[in-house]
Amino acid sequence: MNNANNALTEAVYYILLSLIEPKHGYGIMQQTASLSGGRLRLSAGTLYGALVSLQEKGWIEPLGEEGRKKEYRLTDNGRSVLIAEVERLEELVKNGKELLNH
Amino acid sequence: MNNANNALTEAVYYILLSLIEPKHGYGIMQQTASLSGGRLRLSAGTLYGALVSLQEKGWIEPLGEEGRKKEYRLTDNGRSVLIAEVERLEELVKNGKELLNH
DNA sequence: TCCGTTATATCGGTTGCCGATACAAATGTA
DNA sequence: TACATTTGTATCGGCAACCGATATAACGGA
Repeated sequence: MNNANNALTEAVYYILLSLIEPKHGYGIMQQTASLSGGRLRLSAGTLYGALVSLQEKGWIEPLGEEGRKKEYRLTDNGRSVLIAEVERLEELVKNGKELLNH
Repeated sequence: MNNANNALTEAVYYILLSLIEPKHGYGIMQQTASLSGGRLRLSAGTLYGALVSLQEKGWIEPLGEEGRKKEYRLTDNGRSVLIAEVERLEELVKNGKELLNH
């Protein structure tokens, strides 16, 4: 337990964003690369490890399997976390712009 | 070396922002708590560990000591990193807002 | 005098990302 | 048909970073 560090990692942030629309693991990789303009490419280790831990936290849930594909989607809980994260990021941007333009 | 993960941690981000104006370690703690509305309180372990690694990266530099206080300031290199980070954060916010409001 | 704040520093534990590796089905191409 | 690439999921070891706890000590106010 720490003081208040609710910060999501960039990987987790994009995984959660991707799962607003149900999607399977490989689809998350593709959407993340696309959303970030090719900048962020999730490694398999990051992605599949995160899918396990995010289920344990109750932020995403499995939807079933279609052939080889395992689909997941964001839970209501996960959506709340995402909304809070966007607010945190907006705080960072606001502070950054203020201090950089002295 | 990884694909393109230039993401700063929240702690490092606020430390760099604080050092736009020269400041000593404890002053960074105070400004960070203030800027984040009390949300983020850097632990001593995080702060002093980061001050060492940020010097090694050349993003901050020591200015000298005033009694017990050791002052640091952002380098030009550190400033560039900060500017890039604000741009990255803006991308995250933009994507988050777009996808959350489907 | 005593206590809270200021101030710097180290240590061990935990978490999380990464690259590498593995395996295999599906698709595209020569 | 044969081969290469893409799609798809999964595990492992290593490394970096944050955290809380702990240590030490000067300073200021009640």
